[in-house]
Amino acid sequence: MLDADYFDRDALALARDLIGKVIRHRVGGSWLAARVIEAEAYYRREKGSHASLGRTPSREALFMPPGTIYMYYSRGGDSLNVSARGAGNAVLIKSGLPFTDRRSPEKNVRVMQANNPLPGGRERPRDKLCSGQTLLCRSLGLSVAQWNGRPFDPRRLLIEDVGQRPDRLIQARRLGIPEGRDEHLLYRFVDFDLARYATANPLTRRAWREGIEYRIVATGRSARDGEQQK
DNA sequence: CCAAAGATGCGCT
DNA sequence: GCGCATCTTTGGG
Repeated sequence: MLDADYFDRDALALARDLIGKVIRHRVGGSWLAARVIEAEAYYRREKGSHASLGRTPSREALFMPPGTIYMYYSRGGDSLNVSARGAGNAVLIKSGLPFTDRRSPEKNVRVMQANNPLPGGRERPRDKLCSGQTLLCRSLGLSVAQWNGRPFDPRRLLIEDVGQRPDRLIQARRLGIPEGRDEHLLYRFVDFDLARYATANPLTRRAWREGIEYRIVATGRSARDGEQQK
């Protein structure tokens, strides 16, 4: 499991590095799991972040040590974040894909489907179970009440490196940031090959121009993150 | 009160 | 597959 030292790094670098990692949550003896395919960085110093709105009890987790879970409720669902280096900085987990292995067998996906049915009560398609920040939390059974302000716990909730690495990433604007709130910052990362399962794919949005609203970055040696136009 | 780091269904192409 | 209206429910001004 990734420990507090792992999370003690710059939020943008952390958001990028989390793509491909696996979140596991144990619910009644079953480890529900999802591979992260999309994440966003938020800094206290910019206006898109919750931390920039001020330090309140419900946002306290953002100011706690790196690796602290920050969950909040908005628009009908809970969202999962992890604090990063620097008080008020964090990464939002935006979407994932159900992940299976020996520890999280296929039958656990059916638990996730039971957790997160379509509004009509029918089964949600497997690949859409975690295609959104609140959908991911619902499928994995993660709630504000249970996890906000707490650290990861190897017995119940953890993030793990299973050796999966994206070949390429889309680095794009964050979603849902109103105009004037630093919406131009390219603080969102999506696994290029799995982008069709993410929240919204800039490659399918014709109004999004490469080099402005998004860019393609190779992982590995040439993957210079971070600084882009202000 | 109401905006908020969303999700969905519907009508159109 | 897209854009847009409409539903969501709570924390905080």
